[in-house]
Amino acid sequence: MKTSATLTKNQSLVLAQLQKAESPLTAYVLLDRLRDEGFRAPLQVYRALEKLMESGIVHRLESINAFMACSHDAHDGHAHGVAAFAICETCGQVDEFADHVIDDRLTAWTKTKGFQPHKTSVELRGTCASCVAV
Amino acid sequence: MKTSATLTKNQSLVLAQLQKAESPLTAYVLLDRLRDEGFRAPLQVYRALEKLMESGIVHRLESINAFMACSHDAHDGHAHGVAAFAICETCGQVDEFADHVIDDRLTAWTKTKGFQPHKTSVELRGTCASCVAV
DNA sequence: AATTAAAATGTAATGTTATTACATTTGTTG
DNA sequence: CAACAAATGTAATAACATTACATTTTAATT
Repeated sequence: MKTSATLTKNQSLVLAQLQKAESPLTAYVLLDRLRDEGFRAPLQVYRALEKLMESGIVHRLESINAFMACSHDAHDGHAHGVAAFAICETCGQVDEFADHVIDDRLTAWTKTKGFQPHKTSVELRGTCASCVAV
Repeated sequence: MKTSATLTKNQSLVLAQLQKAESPLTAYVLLDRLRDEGFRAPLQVYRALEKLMESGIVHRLESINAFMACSHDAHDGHAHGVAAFAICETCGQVDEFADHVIDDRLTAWTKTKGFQPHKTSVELRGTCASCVAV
């Protein structure tokens, strides 16, 4: 995990948007929301996201092509294990959690198989408790 | 899990391509490979894939936007638990496996939280043993 | 302060993945 | 065979992401 350096202007702008959003945002929604800040092209968003993800400050949700700020405290350098995401398809909210047992099982599998993981994703799409109730 | 019905022509064609492929294929690669069979538009591929995925015969790899035939035996109706995929970014090969402990942990989490999962994905991207060796 | 190398940024164009809309055909059931 | 449901064909467009290239900013060094 790369230790967090100071963020550049574009990175800060993108992160701020993600942090104040209630749900993950797509790159193009981020672009729209940053027009007033001078953003003009997708690449400005994608480049910022890339750096933020390297630092572990931002997660990409593969199954919905969207991005969200890491919900864990910053003091640990975002150095938790594999993050799992429960994505509500109704309200869009995401619950980020870490399960060390899952982590251990995946690590055991990779060790056994000699597979060197580079990026791991665990994503549940479904309906959250609040939305089930409605 | 829906029990497998007879496949339509397009579904059979798409499945056949996936089964003889060594790696997952994107929808557009499938389209190209099925031109000779009369395929003309992406939708023909996407519609077939949708049905095949409903039956659990085909998996979608979220992290690489590609599709592969389920590597498990057909006799169980593809009714295993959550499938995990180890995707080699070098050679493209994918190892599909099921880990009931991971399954149990995810189920426990969803029960506790009242989250109703609809689709779950566990994907590892990295380098497989053969490619690490090279 | 000037030099310079690395990082970040701006912009346009293009590539890739997926869906909407609508017309037609095929298959199944009463 | 009538009527409905499922599957198919086709075109257009939407949504997501990258390549290429020019320019500016930043930070380190002299």
